[in-house]
Amino acid sequence: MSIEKVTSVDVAKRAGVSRSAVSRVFTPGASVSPRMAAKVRAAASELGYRPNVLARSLITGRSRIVGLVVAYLDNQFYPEAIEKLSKALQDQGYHALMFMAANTGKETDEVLEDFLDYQVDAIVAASVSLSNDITQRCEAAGIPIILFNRGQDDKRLSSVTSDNFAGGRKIADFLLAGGHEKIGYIAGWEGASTQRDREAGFLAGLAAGGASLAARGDGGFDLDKARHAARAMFANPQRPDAVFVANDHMAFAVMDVLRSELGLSVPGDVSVVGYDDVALAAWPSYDLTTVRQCSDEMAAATVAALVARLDGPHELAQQVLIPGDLILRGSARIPKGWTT
Amino acid sequence: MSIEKVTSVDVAKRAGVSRSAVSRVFTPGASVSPRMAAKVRAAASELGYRPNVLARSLITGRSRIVGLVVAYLDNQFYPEAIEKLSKALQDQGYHALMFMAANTGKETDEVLEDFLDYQVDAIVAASVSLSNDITQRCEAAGIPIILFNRGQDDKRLSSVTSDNFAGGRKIADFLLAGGHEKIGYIAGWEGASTQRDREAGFLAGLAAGGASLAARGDGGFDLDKARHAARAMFANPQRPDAVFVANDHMAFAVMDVLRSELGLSVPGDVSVVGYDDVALAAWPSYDLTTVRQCSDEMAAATVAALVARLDGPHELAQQVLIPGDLILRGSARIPKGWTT
DNA sequence: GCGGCCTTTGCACACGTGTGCAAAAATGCC
DNA sequence: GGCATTTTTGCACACGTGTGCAAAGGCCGC
Repeated sequence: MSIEKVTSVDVAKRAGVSRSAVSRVFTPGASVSPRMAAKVRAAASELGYRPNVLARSLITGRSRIVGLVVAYLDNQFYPEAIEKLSKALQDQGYHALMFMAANTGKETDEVLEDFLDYQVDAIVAASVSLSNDITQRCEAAGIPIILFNRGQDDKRLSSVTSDNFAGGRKIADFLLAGGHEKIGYIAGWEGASTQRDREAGFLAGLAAGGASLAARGDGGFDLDKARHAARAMFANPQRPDAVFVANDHMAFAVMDVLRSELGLSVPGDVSVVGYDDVALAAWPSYDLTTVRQCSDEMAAATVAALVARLDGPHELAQQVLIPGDLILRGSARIPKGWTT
Repeated sequence: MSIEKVTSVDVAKRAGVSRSAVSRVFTPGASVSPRMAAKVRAAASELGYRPNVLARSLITGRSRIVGLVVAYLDNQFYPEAIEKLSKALQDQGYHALMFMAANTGKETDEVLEDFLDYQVDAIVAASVSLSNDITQRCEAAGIPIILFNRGQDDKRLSSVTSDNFAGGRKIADFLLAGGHEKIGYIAGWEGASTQRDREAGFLAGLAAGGASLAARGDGGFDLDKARHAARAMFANPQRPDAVFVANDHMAFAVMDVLRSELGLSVPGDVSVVGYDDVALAAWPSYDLTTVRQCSDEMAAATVAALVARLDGPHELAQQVLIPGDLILRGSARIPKGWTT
């Protein structure tokens, strides 16, 4: 049980040089002669030395730790997203300190303060809204915040989202072209920009086609609420013949209600369209028509924005929109001659 | 853009005391008079002071950071698990530094070394196998490793799994009681203890009932391989009338192949049983009979084992088995009069 | 060989904190 | 009040590292 920490002092002794030399060898871009570097690296690997990142961060002021706040992990989109995000961060030499936002005892704000204690270089908030208080504290501490899959009115915050307005609009165009006459919408959580933008785009598209919404339910990005909304919307005989559900996660639940509880056929009786294109949407049991939200590109853009802010602190906050295609599958009637 | 770091020195000055006093106030169990504590806390909150965890860890030797390695994030069980794990860690004052193991450019070992650089107090490896080399390095550095949902022969490693042998056995008993005559098995990745134990228990149960395996396919915990295995197993007329798939994730893919591609009815033609009881298993589209792997209890046990190792370093490594019930649903014929 | 220049090296300080030790203060007892 | 005992406080060192500064070393041309 002998715990042996090998430090730069040990390496320096072994190599017969000063400790600063060791430090410089492990600092990219520092001035070291090739001979010295070789000597030090040899000694280091013999001893199994690796620099202590925490001690380094104390003096450089950069921890290379990024706080990652995430919620809705039951929605398949987010596991996918954090996987991409954490890989992209690793490629840039950062590591992700995780925090689950939803349903926890502690308040979100409180744990974000924990992040500050860990001296994170930046915070990525995936689909979670931040209080103005914490936003300002981060601003003051020089810690950039990047919103992932969520926008915010405050233009000082960077954000990366898909083009939700355009996506909603595409769906409206598609459903109208399919000849649907009574079109419903099951909304996500009203506090989310994704919900608002998707609905706004959808309504704009309907209006442009001379139509309007026949029914609206509130699903709150929650499975149970989505099921209730679906029952309320489709139980009566004048039910819609198409419905756009604000994300795939809820759309699956809605399809289950339609088919298993109400005995309706999809898309025979009702066309269903979702948003996200999670893996499950492509499986034959659901085969869901949906707008793709490309998690790769979103993750890449997020990390790029983050690195830009960190490398050039005077970089402005930016709002990035990633376009997404409508993916045609079997859950919604396809208009004749429809091309992407 | 004025970045203002407030340190214990500032608080000390403001409160008119020494810096050590400030430190003691924020160190639970230290000797401080109530009057001093009040004074310091007042000054601290006026200035918005919070201790720098990284600096603290430098001197205490504990970072309160736990490395969390995870793979198979497309299998719904793991998002669930890391959610529970990270919450349980937070409740104990730890935070999780994440690393995705699968499909990354860097080798797993290499990134585990990154973890060591961050001075993690412990490592939780969820369904990922570690090289002996890295295991020994961690052992030498006094960093306990806890395997989550994976066992290992090396009894110096702690592990938390469900009782996979018992679970496999339960499934065999259940299928035999249901009167199935040709029973197949689609295996997970052969390198995983979960795969081996589930199959061993399953085979033991069949043998105890005087039966044996009619067919075996290799799914490798991978969707595509599972689909191939299902096609191979069920394409010919003497197909099995029941199949145990080594986890839910693959079982869904198998059901899709059976129903959508081969036009078979579940459970009319084939009974399907999975393992894990992820959320999707309860949805009506799959309604999958399965053995529950209680992620709450597993996470709690993992964190408990971790804390035990850290608080009492001479604590032995322990192998924890969490029991799991068979959850009866519609994907498999239920024997008459069957009770849990 | 010598002076000028550029590169390399070591010294010493800094980062923000915890903690053993001894001095100081407070408390208890007669 | 005086002394013994306990509690509280401050000093100073330690943790492991990066980096400015000045000294030392190497190179080149005359």
